Amino acid sequence: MSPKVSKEHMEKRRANILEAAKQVFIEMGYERTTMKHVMEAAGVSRGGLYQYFLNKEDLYEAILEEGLEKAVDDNGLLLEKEVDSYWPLLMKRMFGESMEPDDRLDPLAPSNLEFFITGRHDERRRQYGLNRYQLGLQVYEELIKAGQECGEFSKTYDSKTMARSIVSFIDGLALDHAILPEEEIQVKKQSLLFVEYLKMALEVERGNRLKK
Amino acid sequence: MSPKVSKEHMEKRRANILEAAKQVFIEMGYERTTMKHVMEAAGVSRGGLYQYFLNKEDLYEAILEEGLEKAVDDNGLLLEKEVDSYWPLLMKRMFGESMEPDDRLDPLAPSNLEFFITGRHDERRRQYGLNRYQLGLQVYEELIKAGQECGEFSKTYDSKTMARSIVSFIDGLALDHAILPEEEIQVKKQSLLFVEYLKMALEVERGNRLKK
DNA sequence: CATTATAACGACACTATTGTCGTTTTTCAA
DNA sequence: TTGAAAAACGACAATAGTGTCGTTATAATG
Repeated sequence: MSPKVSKEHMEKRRANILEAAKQVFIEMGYERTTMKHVMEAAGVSRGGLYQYFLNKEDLYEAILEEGLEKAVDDNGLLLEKEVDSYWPLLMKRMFGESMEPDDRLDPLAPSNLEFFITGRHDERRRQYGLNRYQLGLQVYEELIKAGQECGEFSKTYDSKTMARSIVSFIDGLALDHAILPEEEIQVKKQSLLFVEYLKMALEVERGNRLKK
Repeated sequence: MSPKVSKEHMEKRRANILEAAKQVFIEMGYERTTMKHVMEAAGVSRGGLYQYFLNKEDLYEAILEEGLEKAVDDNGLLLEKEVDSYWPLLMKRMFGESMEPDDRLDPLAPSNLEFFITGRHDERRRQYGLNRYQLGLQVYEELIKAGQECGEFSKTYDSKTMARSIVSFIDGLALDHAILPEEEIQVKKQSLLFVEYLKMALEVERGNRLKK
């Protein structure tokens, strides 16, 4: 009648498999990873995997689902805040808490790449990637639109074009850095250059002056 | 003693298989394509494929090899030319013969993406992609360096950073357009914005004025 | 501590795909 | 036209990977 194995134990193990499987999928790609790989990484038996997931595809989908939920939370958090200046918020979205270009990249970028790759030959996975992508885009667009509304940013370029330019830039940087890692400093250099460009396109200096 | 099948016939058939296989690999990705797919696309029997290629990997490598040779030729062609102004040449490299942003992209970009994807989990294929990438980078770097030497471009940013920024931008645009195609016009808009950015970073207007 | 539901296990059957190989067909030179 | 060399073929064995299923081990409850 009553459960003989605690719910906590099940959830913990499921999460454990999910995390291990995620690493394997990232490492090897969907097609190449076998359930044997996942099994070894998670430290369970082959049969055990099927206790928690219907099959390989179901396991993969669970990973995507989890990632999407996290992305929604992250983005929601940023948009909630009420601010008087959008430039710092934009910088924060692009470069993280430090709010200025360093050798790290927007965490959304590698994930965009990942989903683009895995989704390239599979409609369902492509759809997940698209959702995430649009989610990221939306945050930038709203930030810029808000900045333009209050007069902080120039309206020379529409918010959609600016948002896509930013995401394009970040994704391109992540892609090229993945292809040719070389020195970390290169990422920072290119980012600094891009910030100059953003300031120009949004006329941030002028905008800030106007506000004062 | 003498060959009973003409060399031309063999070469033609080999090229035929190569072209068909290339399409299949692009369409399906390396892991998913089977020799059966290739066989059907090329219109030969399974056994026939092994007359020309040792195995699937060998077939794939032959396609890469061919692509690399073509890329070397294309880039070599551009660098050979003697010019008095590097800006038009830079535009030409970025946007093709039209020399100004339209909805088309540098043909190198999709190929960069392709090799990044296929090479992501395979060292040998990754190396091919890297070679191509560096080849593209080299052309931009030499163009900008030459332009800087003759005073047409500003030396504010080093040629390497500028070259990588350009390739980053193009690849990012290609990637994002691949993820979210939407209207073609968006590509043009973002490209125009990027050209403004390039003019700023290279101080092209000023440079041109100085030359006159 | 005993009971029992169920999680964990690993052998098994099934499927898909690869590369080989003996046979047939084609092609070209004499 | 004919003969031989080699290309084209497709059945075959080998391999790899999936998901199922009956059995065993384990953990919560009374």
